[in-house]
Amino acid sequence: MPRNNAHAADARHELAREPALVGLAALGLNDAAGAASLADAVARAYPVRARRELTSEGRPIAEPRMLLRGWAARVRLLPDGRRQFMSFLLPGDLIGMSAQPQPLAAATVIAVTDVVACRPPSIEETPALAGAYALSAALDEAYLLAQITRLGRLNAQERIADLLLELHERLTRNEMAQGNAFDLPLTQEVLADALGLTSVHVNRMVQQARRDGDLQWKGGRVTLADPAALARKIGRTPPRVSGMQGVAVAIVAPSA
Amino acid sequence: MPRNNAHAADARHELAREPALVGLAALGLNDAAGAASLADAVARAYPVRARRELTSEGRPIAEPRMLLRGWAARVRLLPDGRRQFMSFLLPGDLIGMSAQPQPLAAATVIAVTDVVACRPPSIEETPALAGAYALSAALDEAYLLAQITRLGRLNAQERIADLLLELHERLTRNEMAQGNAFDLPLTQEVLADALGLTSVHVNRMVQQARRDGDLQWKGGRVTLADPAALARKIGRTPPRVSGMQGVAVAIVAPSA
DNA sequence: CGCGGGCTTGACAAAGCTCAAGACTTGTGG
DNA sequence: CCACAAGTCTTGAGCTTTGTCAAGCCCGCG
Repeated sequence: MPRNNAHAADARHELAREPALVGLAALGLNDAAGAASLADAVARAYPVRARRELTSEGRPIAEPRMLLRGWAARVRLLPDGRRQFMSFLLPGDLIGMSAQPQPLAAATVIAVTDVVACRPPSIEETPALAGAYALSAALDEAYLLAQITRLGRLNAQERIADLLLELHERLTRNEMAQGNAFDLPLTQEVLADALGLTSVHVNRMVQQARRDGDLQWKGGRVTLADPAALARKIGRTPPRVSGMQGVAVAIVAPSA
Repeated sequence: MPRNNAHAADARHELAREPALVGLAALGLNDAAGAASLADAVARAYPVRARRELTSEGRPIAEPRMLLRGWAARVRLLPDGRRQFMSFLLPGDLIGMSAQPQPLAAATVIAVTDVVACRPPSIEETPALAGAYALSAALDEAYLLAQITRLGRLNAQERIADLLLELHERLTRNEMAQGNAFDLPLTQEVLADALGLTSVHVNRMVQQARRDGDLQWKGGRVTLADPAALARKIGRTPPRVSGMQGVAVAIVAPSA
């Protein structure tokens, strides 16, 4: 956990270790000043327990946050109890960064696992981060569009594969994946509520994917047999969001 | 069509007539300077034919746009021909406004009807607009989240009602609705591709909604029998996006 | 008047849901 | 170290919603 008092001199060092900062670096952050103030923000991190809400739908957003460890999710609850996850938030993701003066949360943000978050440097304080923030916002939106396509036009098997590929891609960017494997701290029930399915059907389709040799999933750990082949099989193309050269967004892991 | 050369003196006048500007005004724009430069932008409007692409997915965004007349949509095509509409764009909506230096379009934007668009004043030129732009972006995102919930957790009937209510709400904000009625320039096929359904099923469900007395739909014109009651029936709550007092976002029309 | 796009309808098939029960894990307290 | 409880995962049977295919109709436009 980042609790040590970080100085500018440590900044690069921190950058290299903290998954959140690895992720931001992959978005094109390579500025020492930005790194220093990020390291500073990281030093002021605080924990949040699983199942706690970070923001609640319709209420004012207290302050922006950056997720450092653990998984969170944006979720909406319908009056009759149905639940829809809009997106998952991984280390490095920004929460509630809005240009508006008094933004209201458009969805509840809940900690899926125990989580560590911090208050990110504001753009005013650290203009060097503006680019990374803009890119992060654009990527966020691209993933929302991907979620819409998933729910609207993919069948159950495709939805599962597509989401797992997306998560693998994002975790790889943060160096939180180990080759084709990664930790997936979600129940099938949560996955179902993200994919617009029932947990029973998710279960059946996951088993079929296992039988087809597309993946292994046991004890919270997923291994994709061949991400590139799976992506081809379901016609997935990862989101591209910036035309700037040298910005490594949406890296596809080489097939095994 | 806005072709007359607008001066600052005309600004308020223009504001009162152009649906796009009415919509922006409802987002809290009440600054004379902003209005003048908007009127200026409007004076440089240009038409785009139905079915033409305004931006194409994955390509660089040429320039930001503001829609003034007609309908457009953000759409994604899958390799096998499946199609998903992410959102509909109405007069006053901004297209491709990104803080990024070289943004790529995350989805194709296509003109659904003949359309008139213009280049909106940049924030740098006209800081008075920053607030309205931020609010507009927030509202955009809220509608994306609504679309996700619709596709993930509503059944066919609820999806149709929910989308029609959303459109009615947005058109009302632009004063483009006449009470509970509004023009809907969409085929059932397009609606189906927005709702993640087939056109056959949309057709059946629309007919059922007619039988239930929830709506009329004939010749491109929809009348909702009682929007408030329909919203209650499907448990819909319109998005709220700002805590600023006096910002009239997401007005619900009074029930008939 | 005929053409074409969009709407409507029917019969049937498939995907996904519901309900219900049992098996397996994991963490906890004794 | 064991036994239990709670939460997850798995499986089956039957059902509902939505999709597919195919044909006919309607209406506006050239």
